[in-house]
Amino acid sequence: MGNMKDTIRSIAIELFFRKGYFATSISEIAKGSGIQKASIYYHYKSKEELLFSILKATMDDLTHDLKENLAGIEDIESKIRAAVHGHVRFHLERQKENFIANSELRGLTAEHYRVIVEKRDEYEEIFQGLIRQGREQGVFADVDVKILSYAILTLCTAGASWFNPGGRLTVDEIADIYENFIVSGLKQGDAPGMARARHADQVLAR
Amino acid sequence: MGNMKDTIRSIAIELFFRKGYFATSISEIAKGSGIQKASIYYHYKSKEELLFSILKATMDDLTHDLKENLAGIEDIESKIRAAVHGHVRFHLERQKENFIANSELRGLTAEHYRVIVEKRDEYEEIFQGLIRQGREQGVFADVDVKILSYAILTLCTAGASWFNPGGRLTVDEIADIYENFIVSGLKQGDAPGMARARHADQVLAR
DNA sequence: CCGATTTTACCGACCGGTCGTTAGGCTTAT
DNA sequence: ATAAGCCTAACGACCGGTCGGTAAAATCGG
Repeated sequence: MGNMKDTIRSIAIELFFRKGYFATSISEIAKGSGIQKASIYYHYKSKEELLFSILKATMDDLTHDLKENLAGIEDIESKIRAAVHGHVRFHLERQKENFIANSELRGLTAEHYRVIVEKRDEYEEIFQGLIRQGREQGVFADVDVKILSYAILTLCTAGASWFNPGGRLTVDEIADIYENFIVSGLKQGDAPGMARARHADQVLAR
Repeated sequence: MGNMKDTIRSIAIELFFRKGYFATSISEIAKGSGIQKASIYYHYKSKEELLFSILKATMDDLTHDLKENLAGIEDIESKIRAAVHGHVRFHLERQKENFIANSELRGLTAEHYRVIVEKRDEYEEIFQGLIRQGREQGVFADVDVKILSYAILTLCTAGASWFNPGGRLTVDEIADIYENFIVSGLKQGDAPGMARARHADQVLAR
């Protein structure tokens, strides 16, 4: 913790995670950092800029990691598995930043919001491309790419809100569970079996 | 909109959804309701109580719906399908309230927070019971009940954050997609195929 | 190497504004 | 007359942000 700018940053991450962006005051961040609140403004020009710098770095690292994880992998199922595994890993290992990134976008100015959403879209498109490819190659069933990519990303991301480091399962074990769950979901066909038809009747009869 | 208490409530839901609880002021809610902000306090004794009443009603309705949806269904796969379908439906149809229920728990006092979390836990346990039953009956694979129940619930819930009423797909179409995705995920075995093993090697080699 | 100057990193005091909430009074329908 | 339903006015607390200033460190000219 040599430099104060990083200290402020990590205290802010901790507080934004625990109490939320709007419920966290500059003076709390200052108190946690061991300085006066005016001194925060030497390092960051506003509270919103502090939030933005956290979100921006998180999104950049996320996309960078994904590209790195995919490099050198050939077949599409392995690619999807690598992408999912890495996504889960990243979100569990950097739990707090990711939680903030998924819940505090409303704290951003219009321009900063646009920047973050662009980065998120870029990331999502890589994912959607993988699913589309898998579908075209016949590895995955004829699934709805958009809906399922949202589903998969949210699914993995959600880990960040309940994951307990040092709990029953390790990061890689959880990532494995998700990986299998998702791949088998992608491989399924759309043929509704008996059970499903029976259920539909029951629901419609209400 | 005969009565003012309900008007205030629905305006609050709209604003909490669009701007967040902390970023919404009492005077905005008052302005939207066409009264002065002091008049809000004739109907609700505090801003937090207004939030709590929204969340409480939402959770109560959710659990009530689930029990109703499960009544009379016998086999476990149909039960899970009904539960998932109903969960998605509820979250898409009452999108705003559910979004608030999933993002603004931090605005509650300690006691109110406890009440809502208890209701959520009760709901989750019904879901986990269904998965456990399906596993014991051999209908589902030997999956991790806790992790997958969290996964399933978050997955369906997430719809509330991106769903666009009047968009490409109807509520029931989306619910069907999720239903199939989840059931096939639950039925999968844990045997890693070739692709998965190959991928694991690549990741571990880094 | 030394003195002068600039830059870095911080502080205490304060500002304008907004917030949730309360007190008390005025209508209107019963 | 009574109470419901709403109003105006004001409160104290706190917020993000700015100001002028300061001590120490770094930089630079001779």
